[in-house]
Amino acid sequence: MPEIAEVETVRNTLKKMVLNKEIKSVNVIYSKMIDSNLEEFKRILPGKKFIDIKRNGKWLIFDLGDYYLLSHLRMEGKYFVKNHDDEINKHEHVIITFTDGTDLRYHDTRKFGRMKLIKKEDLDNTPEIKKQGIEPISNKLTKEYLYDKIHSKQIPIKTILLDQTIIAGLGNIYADEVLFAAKINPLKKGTDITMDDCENIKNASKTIITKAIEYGGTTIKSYTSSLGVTGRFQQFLTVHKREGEPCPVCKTPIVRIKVGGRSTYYCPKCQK
DNA sequence: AGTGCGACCCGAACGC
DNA sequence: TGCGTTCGGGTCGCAC
Repeated sequence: MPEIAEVETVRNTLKKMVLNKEIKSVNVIYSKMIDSNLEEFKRILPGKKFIDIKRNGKWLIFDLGDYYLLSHLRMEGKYFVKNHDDEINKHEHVIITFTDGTDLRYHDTRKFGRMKLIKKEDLDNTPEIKKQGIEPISNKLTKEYLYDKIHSKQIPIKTILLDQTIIAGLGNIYADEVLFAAKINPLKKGTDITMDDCENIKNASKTIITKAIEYGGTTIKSYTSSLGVTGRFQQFLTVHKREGEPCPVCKTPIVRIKVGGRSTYYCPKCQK
Protein backbone atom coordinates (compact mmCIF):
# COMPACT_ATOMS: atom_id res chain seq x y z
CA MET A 1 0.00 0.00 0.00
CA PRO A 2 1.61 3.23 -1.10
CA GLU A 3 2.25 5.61 1.77
CA ILE A 4 4.09 8.92 1.62
CA ALA A 5 7.50 7.41 0.83
CA GLU A 6 6.09 5.28 -1.98
CA VAL A 7 4.15 8.18 -3.47
CA GLU A 8 7.29 10.31 -3.36
CA THR A 9 9.16 7.58 -5.24
CA VAL A 10 6.42 7.41 -7.86
CA ARG A 11 6.50 11.19 -8.20
CA ASN A 12 10.26 11.33 -8.74
CA THR A 13 10.23 8.45 -11.20
CA LEU A 14 7.30 9.78 -13.23
CA LYS A 15 8.93 13.20 -13.47
CA LYS A 16 11.76 11.56 -15.40
CA MET A 17 9.38 9.76 -17.75
CA VAL A 18 6.35 11.86 -18.65
CA LEU A 19 7.14 15.53 -18.07
CA ASN A 20 6.49 17.93 -20.96
CA LYS A 21 5.17 15.28 -23.34
CA GLU A 22 2.03 16.38 -25.20
CA ILE A 23 -1.10 14.41 -24.38
CA LYS A 24 -2.79 13.08 -27.50
CA SER A 25 -5.76 11.23 -26.07
CA VAL A 26 -7.27 9.71 -22.94
CA ASN A 27 -8.92 6.32 -22.56
CA VAL A 28 -10.95 5.85 -19.38
CA ILE A 29 -11.73 2.13 -19.18
CA TYR A 30 -13.12 2.12 -15.62
CA SER A 31 -15.06 5.33 -15.26
CA LYS A 32 -15.63 5.12 -11.48
CA MET A 33 -11.93 5.91 -11.15
CA ILE A 34 -12.70 9.51 -12.09
CA ASP A 35 -14.17 11.49 -9.20
CA SER A 36 -14.71 14.67 -11.23
CA ASN A 37 -16.81 15.14 -14.36
CA LEU A 38 -15.90 12.38 -16.81
CA GLU A 39 -16.67 14.26 -20.03
CA GLU A 40 -14.58 17.20 -18.86
CA PHE A 41 -11.75 14.82 -17.93
CA LYS A 42 -11.68 13.37 -21.44
CA ARG A 43 -12.04 16.78 -23.10
CA ILE A 44 -9.53 18.84 -21.09
CA LEU A 45 -6.45 16.58 -21.03
CA PRO A 46 -5.68 16.27 -24.80
CA GLY A 47 -3.30 18.99 -25.99
CA LYS A 48 -1.91 19.63 -22.50
CA LYS A 49 1.37 18.56 -20.90
CA PHE A 50 2.40 17.61 -17.40
CA ILE A 51 4.76 20.47 -16.57
CA ASP A 52 5.43 19.31 -13.00
CA ILE A 53 4.35 16.64 -10.53
CA LYS A 54 3.81 17.63 -6.92
CA ARG A 55 2.54 15.74 -3.88
CA ASN A 56 0.44 16.44 -0.81
CA GLY A 57 0.27 13.60 1.69
CA LYS A 58 -0.54 10.52 -0.38
CA TRP A 59 -2.00 12.58 -3.23
CA LEU A 60 -0.06 12.94 -6.47
CA ILE A 61 -0.68 16.30 -8.14
CA PHE A 62 0.02 16.47 -11.87
CA ASP A 63 0.46 20.10 -12.95
CA LEU A 64 -1.23 20.73 -16.31
CA GLY A 65 -0.67 24.49 -16.31
CA ASP A 66 -4.23 25.68 -15.75
CA TYR A 67 -5.53 22.45 -14.23
CA TYR A 68 -4.32 19.87 -11.73
CA LEU A 69 -4.86 16.14 -12.10
CA LEU A 70 -5.07 14.68 -8.59
CA SER A 71 -4.33 10.98 -8.21
CA HIS A 72 -4.60 8.79 -5.12
CA LEU A 73 -3.13 5.28 -5.39
CA ARG A 74 -5.01 3.95 -2.32
CA MET A 75 -3.92 0.33 -1.82
CA GLU A 76 -2.42 -0.97 -5.01
CA GLY A 77 -2.40 1.79 -7.61
CA LYS A 78 0.63 1.90 -9.89
CA TYR A 79 1.69 3.81 -12.97
CA PHE A 80 3.32 2.19 -15.94
CA VAL A 81 4.86 3.79 -19.00
CA LYS A 82 4.36 1.56 -22.02
CA ASN A 83 4.20 1.81 -25.77
CA HIS A 84 0.74 2.61 -27.07
CA ASP A 85 0.72 -0.61 -29.13
CA ASP A 86 1.30 -2.82 -26.07
CA GLU A 87 -1.60 -5.02 -25.06
CA ILE A 88 -3.86 -3.51 -22.41
CA ASN A 89 -3.63 -5.38 -19.10
CA LYS A 90 -6.96 -6.16 -17.42
CA HIS A 91 -5.98 -4.04 -14.42
CA GLU A 92 -5.14 -0.93 -16.47
CA HIS A 93 -8.06 1.44 -15.97
CA VAL A 94 -6.96 4.86 -17.28
CA ILE A 95 -4.64 5.31 -20.24
CA ILE A 96 -3.12 8.65 -21.14
CA THR A 97 -1.53 8.56 -24.59
CA PHE A 98 1.23 10.99 -25.58
CA THR A 99 2.04 12.17 -29.10
CA ASP A 100 5.40 10.33 -28.97
CA GLY A 101 3.64 6.95 -29.02
CA THR A 102 3.97 6.15 -25.34
CA ASP A 103 1.23 5.72 -22.72
CA LEU A 104 1.01 6.55 -19.04
CA ARG A 105 -1.19 3.74 -17.73
CA TYR A 106 -2.86 3.63 -14.33
CA HIS A 107 -2.94 0.05 -13.03
CA ASP A 108 -4.95 -0.94 -9.94
CA THR A 109 -5.95 -4.52 -9.13
CA ARG A 110 -8.39 -3.43 -6.40
CA LYS A 111 -9.84 -0.45 -8.31
CA PHE A 112 -9.64 1.60 -5.09
CA GLY A 113 -7.58 4.46 -6.53
CA ARG A 114 -9.19 7.74 -7.59
CA MET A 115 -8.41 10.63 -9.96
CA LYS A 116 -9.86 14.08 -10.01
CA LEU A 117 -9.36 16.96 -12.43
CA ILE A 118 -9.63 20.44 -10.92
CA LYS A 119 -8.93 24.00 -11.99
CA LYS A 120 -5.64 25.20 -10.58
CA GLU A 121 -7.16 27.95 -8.50
CA ASP A 122 -9.47 25.45 -6.79
CA LEU A 123 -6.65 23.38 -5.26
CA ASP A 124 -6.78 24.90 -1.80
CA ASN A 125 -10.57 24.53 -1.68
CA THR A 126 -10.60 20.93 -2.87
CA PRO A 127 -11.75 18.88 0.12
CA GLU A 128 -9.29 16.03 -0.40
CA ILE A 129 -6.34 18.45 -0.33
CA LYS A 130 -7.73 21.00 2.09
CA LYS A 131 -8.06 18.51 4.92
CA GLN A 132 -4.56 17.07 4.67
CA GLY A 133 -2.66 17.53 7.92
CA ILE A 134 1.04 18.25 8.34
CA GLU A 135 3.56 15.96 6.72
CA PRO A 136 6.13 14.12 8.87
CA ILE A 137 8.98 15.81 6.98
CA SER A 138 7.60 19.32 7.59
CA ASN A 139 9.13 21.64 10.18
CA LYS A 140 5.56 22.53 11.11
CA LEU A 141 5.16 19.13 12.71
CA THR A 142 5.85 19.93 16.37
CA LYS A 143 5.09 18.14 19.64
CA GLU A 144 2.75 21.00 20.58
CA TYR A 145 0.76 20.56 17.33
CA LEU A 146 0.49 16.82 17.92
CA TYR A 147 -0.51 17.19 21.55
CA ASP A 148 -3.22 19.69 20.62
CA LYS A 149 -4.64 17.32 17.98
CA ILE A 150 -4.31 14.11 19.99
CA HIS A 151 -4.89 14.71 23.68
CA SER A 152 -8.68 15.04 23.62
CA LYS A 153 -9.36 11.99 21.47
CA GLN A 154 -10.77 8.83 23.07
CA ILE A 155 -9.51 6.51 20.32
CA PRO A 156 -6.24 4.49 20.14
CA ILE A 157 -3.07 6.33 19.09
CA LYS A 158 -2.61 3.88 16.20
CA THR A 159 -5.97 4.98 14.76
CA ILE A 160 -5.04 8.63 15.31
CA LEU A 161 -1.77 8.22 13.39
CA LEU A 162 -3.75 6.94 10.40
CA ASP A 163 -5.94 10.08 10.43
CA GLN A 164 -4.67 12.03 7.40
CA THR A 165 -6.03 15.31 8.79
CA ILE A 166 -3.44 15.18 11.60
CA ILE A 167 -0.29 13.68 10.06
CA ALA A 168 -0.54 13.49 6.28
CA GLY A 169 0.94 10.47 4.57
CA LEU A 170 1.33 7.85 7.30
CA GLY A 171 -0.23 4.49 6.49
CA ASN A 172 -0.47 1.17 8.27
CA ILE A 173 3.18 0.19 7.84
CA TYR A 174 4.81 3.39 9.03
CA ALA A 175 2.28 3.94 11.83
CA ASP A 176 3.41 0.63 13.36
CA GLU A 177 7.05 1.54 12.86
CA VAL A 178 6.62 5.00 14.38
CA LEU A 179 4.92 3.60 17.49
CA PHE A 180 7.64 1.00 17.98
CA ALA A 181 10.38 3.62 17.67
CA ALA A 182 8.47 5.91 20.05
CA LYS A 183 7.89 3.01 22.50
CA ILE A 184 4.14 3.63 22.67
CA ASN A 185 1.47 0.91 22.87
CA PRO A 186 -0.79 1.17 19.79
CA LEU A 187 -3.89 0.86 22.00
CA LYS A 188 -2.96 3.80 24.23
CA LYS A 189 -5.81 6.32 24.12
CA GLY A 190 -5.25 9.81 22.78
CA THR A 191 -6.26 11.18 26.17
CA ASP A 192 -3.34 9.30 27.79
CA ILE A 193 -0.72 10.53 25.32
CA THR A 194 1.79 12.88 26.99
CA MET A 195 3.81 15.77 25.60
CA ASP A 196 6.85 13.48 25.81
CA ASP A 197 5.00 10.89 23.72
CA CYS A 198 4.29 13.60 21.14
CA GLU A 199 7.98 14.54 21.06
CA ASN A 200 8.83 10.88 20.43
CA ILE A 201 6.14 10.50 17.75
CA LYS A 202 7.35 13.63 16.00
CA ASN A 203 10.99 12.51 16.03
CA ALA A 204 10.22 8.93 15.02
CA SER A 205 7.97 10.09 12.15
CA LYS A 206 10.63 12.40 10.75
CA THR A 207 13.43 9.84 11.06
CA ILE A 208 11.49 6.92 9.63
CA ILE A 209 9.83 8.76 6.76
CA THR A 210 13.03 10.55 5.77
CA LYS A 211 14.87 7.24 5.62
CA ALA A 212 11.98 5.47 3.86
CA ILE A 213 11.95 8.16 1.15
CA GLU A 214 15.74 7.84 0.82
CA TYR A 215 15.36 4.11 0.24
CA GLY A 216 12.46 4.43 -2.19
CA GLY A 217 9.71 3.19 0.12
CA THR A 218 8.78 -0.29 1.20
CA THR A 219 6.07 -1.88 -0.90
CA ILE A 220 7.07 -0.74 -4.35
CA LYS A 221 8.30 -3.70 -6.28
CA SER A 222 8.68 -3.03 -9.98
CA TYR A 223 6.67 -0.07 -10.85
CA THR A 224 7.47 0.43 -14.49
CA SER A 225 8.46 -2.40 -16.77
CA SER A 226 11.22 -0.26 -18.18
CA LEU A 227 12.57 1.23 -14.97
CA GLY A 228 12.11 -1.38 -12.27
CA VAL A 229 12.08 0.82 -9.19
CA THR A 230 12.30 -1.29 -6.05
CA GLY A 231 11.48 -0.07 -2.56
CA ARG A 232 14.40 -1.02 -0.35
CA PHE A 233 13.05 0.11 3.02
CA GLN A 234 11.54 -3.26 3.92
CA GLN A 235 14.92 -4.36 5.30
CA PHE A 236 14.54 -1.70 8.01
CA LEU A 237 11.06 -2.66 9.16
CA THR A 238 11.16 -3.61 12.84
CA VAL A 239 7.66 -4.86 13.64
CA HIS A 240 5.28 -4.58 10.68
CA LYS A 241 4.40 -8.01 9.20
CA ARG A 242 6.79 -9.65 11.67
CA GLU A 243 4.33 -11.51 13.90
CA GLY A 244 6.13 -14.12 16.02
CA GLU A 245 9.59 -12.85 15.14
CA PRO A 246 11.83 -11.57 17.95
CA CYS A 247 11.70 -7.87 18.78
CA PRO A 248 14.94 -6.29 17.49
CA VAL A 249 15.45 -4.68 20.92
CA CYS A 250 14.38 -7.25 23.54
CA LYS A 251 13.75 -10.47 21.56
CA THR A 252 10.15 -10.77 22.81
CA PRO A 253 7.97 -12.19 20.00
CA ILE A 254 6.15 -9.50 18.02
CA VAL A 255 2.39 -9.62 18.51
CA ARG A 256 -0.34 -8.96 15.96
CA ILE A 257 -3.65 -7.44 17.04
CA LYS A 258 -6.51 -5.52 15.44
CA VAL A 259 -6.82 -1.81 16.14
CA GLY A 260 -9.70 0.02 14.50
CA GLY A 261 -10.06 -2.91 12.12
CA ARG A 262 -6.41 -2.73 11.03
CA SER A 263 -3.67 -5.29 11.49
CA THR A 264 -1.26 -3.85 14.03
CA TYR A 265 2.13 -5.26 14.99
CA TYR A 266 4.00 -4.31 18.16
CA CYS A 267 6.34 -5.51 20.91
CA PRO A 268 4.34 -6.11 24.11
CA LYS A 269 7.43 -5.52 26.26
CA CYS A 270 8.94 -2.41 24.59
CA GLN A 271 5.53 -0.78 23.98
CA LYS A 272 3.79 -0.98 27.34
C1' DA B 1 -18.58 16.75 17.02
C1' DG B 2 -16.67 12.38 17.85
C1' DT B 3 -16.72 7.67 16.98
C1' DG B 4 -17.70 3.18 14.78
C1' DC B 5 -18.55 0.50 10.93
C1' DG B 6 -20.05 -1.13 6.30
C1' DA B 7 -19.00 -0.43 1.44
C1' DC B 8 -15.98 -0.27 -2.24
C1' DC B 9 -12.80 -4.18 -4.85
C1' DC B 10 -10.63 -8.72 -6.06
C1' DG B 11 -6.40 -11.72 -5.44
C1' DA B 12 -4.63 -14.55 -1.94
C1' DA B 13 -5.19 -17.43 1.77
C1' DC B 14 -7.87 -20.60 3.95
C1' DG B 15 -11.17 -24.55 4.98
C1' DC B 16 -12.91 -28.70 3.66
C1' DT C 1 -7.10 -27.51 -13.33
C1' DG C 2 -11.05 -27.97 -6.67
C1' DC C 3 -14.26 -24.90 -5.06
C1' DG C 4 -16.61 -21.83 -1.93
C1' DT C 5 -15.57 -18.55 1.82
C1' DT C 6 -12.94 -15.16 4.28
C1' DC C 7 -9.61 -11.60 4.66
C1' DG C 8 -7.34 -7.23 3.94
C1' DG C 9 -6.78 -2.31 3.56
C1' DG C 10 -7.37 3.74 2.59
C1' DT C 11 -10.98 6.43 2.59
C1' DC C 12 -15.77 7.85 2.43
C1' DG C 13 -20.39 8.15 3.95
C1' DC C 14 -23.79 7.08 7.01
C1' DA C 15 -25.63 5.95 11.73
C1' DC C 16 -25.72 6.97 16.39
